[in-house]
Amino acid sequence: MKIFNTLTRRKDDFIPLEEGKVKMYVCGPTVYNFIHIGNARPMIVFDTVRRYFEYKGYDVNFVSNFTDVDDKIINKAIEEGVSAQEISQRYIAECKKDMAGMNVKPATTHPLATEEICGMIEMISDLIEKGYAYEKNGTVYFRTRRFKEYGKLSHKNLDDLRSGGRSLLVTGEDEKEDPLDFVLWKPKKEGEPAWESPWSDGRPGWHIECSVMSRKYLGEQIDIHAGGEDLVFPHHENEIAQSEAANGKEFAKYWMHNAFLNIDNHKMSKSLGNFRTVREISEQYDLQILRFFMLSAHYRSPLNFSADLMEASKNGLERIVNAVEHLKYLAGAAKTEMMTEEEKTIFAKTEEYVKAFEDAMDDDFNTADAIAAVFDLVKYTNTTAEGGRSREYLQGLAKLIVKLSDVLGLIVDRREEVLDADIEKLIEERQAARKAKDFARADAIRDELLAKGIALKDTREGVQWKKI
RNA sequence: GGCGCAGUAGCCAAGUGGUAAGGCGUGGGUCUGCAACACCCUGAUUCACCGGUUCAAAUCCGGUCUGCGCCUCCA
Repeated sequence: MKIFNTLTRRKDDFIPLEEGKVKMYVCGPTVYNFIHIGNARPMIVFDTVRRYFEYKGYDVNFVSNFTDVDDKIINKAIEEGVSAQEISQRYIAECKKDMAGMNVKPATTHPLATEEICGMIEMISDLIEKGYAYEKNGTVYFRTRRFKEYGKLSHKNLDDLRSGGRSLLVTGEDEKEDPLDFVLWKPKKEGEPAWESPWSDGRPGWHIECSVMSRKYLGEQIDIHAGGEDLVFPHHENEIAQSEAANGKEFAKYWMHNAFLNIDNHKMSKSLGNFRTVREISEQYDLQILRFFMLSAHYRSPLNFSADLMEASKNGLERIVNAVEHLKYLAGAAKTEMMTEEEKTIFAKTEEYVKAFEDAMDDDFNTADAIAAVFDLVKYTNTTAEGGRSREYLQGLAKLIVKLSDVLGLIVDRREEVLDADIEKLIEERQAARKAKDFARADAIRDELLAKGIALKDTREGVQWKKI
């Protein structure tokens, strides 16, 4: 299994710290509003990474935080005249709804920054003691120059940053020893939420949160740390500095970063007015389609969002769902139970598709190729499954498609639903009309059912229906 | 200015030295009373452009053009 590691800029073989286990941390959203579709990309991508590790038999400890104290949250709270906590709790709840809709599994632990303040104060104190941090007027800064490897993740060197980043120098308060030093603890301003600390009543800097929560729930060393590519610098670079300075050992072995989701080739931004929330999308599309769309490109490639592509994704996903439904329908009507020798031979060929799927996923989670393998399997089943096959054969194929799709978090096994008796009756009535060649009546019933959300398909083996 | 990414059919998208996967869409056909589903056929003599290396390049090297990202809160 190979993973592209931002640290080495190569695809590295995955070797877990502990046999059979994966410890991974994914930087979660700041909860000041509904999540947007850009937030959804890392959620979907890294949930898929997790699912694949689980498919391979690993025990995955997956930690993802919610940043619930931050300027944006405070501003929103002031705007609405409510507490910051009320804002963060509201949007954590909404975020969890969106995640469920996208079939993103809840993390093993979802820590909240505000519940980990003690640990942060502890780590900051430790950094001060070790000479990696200093306090000025109630603010604590990390002494960047002291951490020799600063820049190793983003492949920058301090001198480039100083000479190139003019704005960095401008924003550096006078009290910093070096413009690149960053805040670990800042004193509160009037009306802001605050916690007591040895330096001032205040709150932690953003970067320290992840270092502390990662250590608490996963340990000093973890396998994978992930997030959006914009977090490489400074967030992840700073996390490395804090954690490695405090713990004296390598923080994370593999650093994974997803590329951005754009709209019309532009980054989503408030000023362009092209923000789209997951909630808005869910009003128009099943979020499974959003998930399929996100996985149709490699996670390290920029992806462009558009309505056309959502339509194409909808049709593509439908193809897989149709195949499974048809298999289940045929299996229900199968006349024989066990696979024949011939069927066993045909079935054995599906191993090729499973292998193609795994090869794709083993190669830095190439979901686009993995989906292609699923489509190849679908094509294979569509051409080999027919009435007269054994139940075992048909169910075997259905299970296989469902299993591979599930690794991608795609639900293609629509739950069995029972029809109302009057609808059943209408279907029977239509069949009778068709037999009597009263097609006008048959079509009228079909339209009537369609209006009720039931679509019919006349197949050689009988009538199939589905809710739309 | 520094660091980095991308340019493959109408659209999306794999493919990093051996002769262009897959999906959507289009058009035609089979099946079907019709529709839907499915199946078959339909597509790049060619991978932004120009040079070079090689028996062999979409893939490696150099250059050009175009688009994008990070360096500042941001997934």
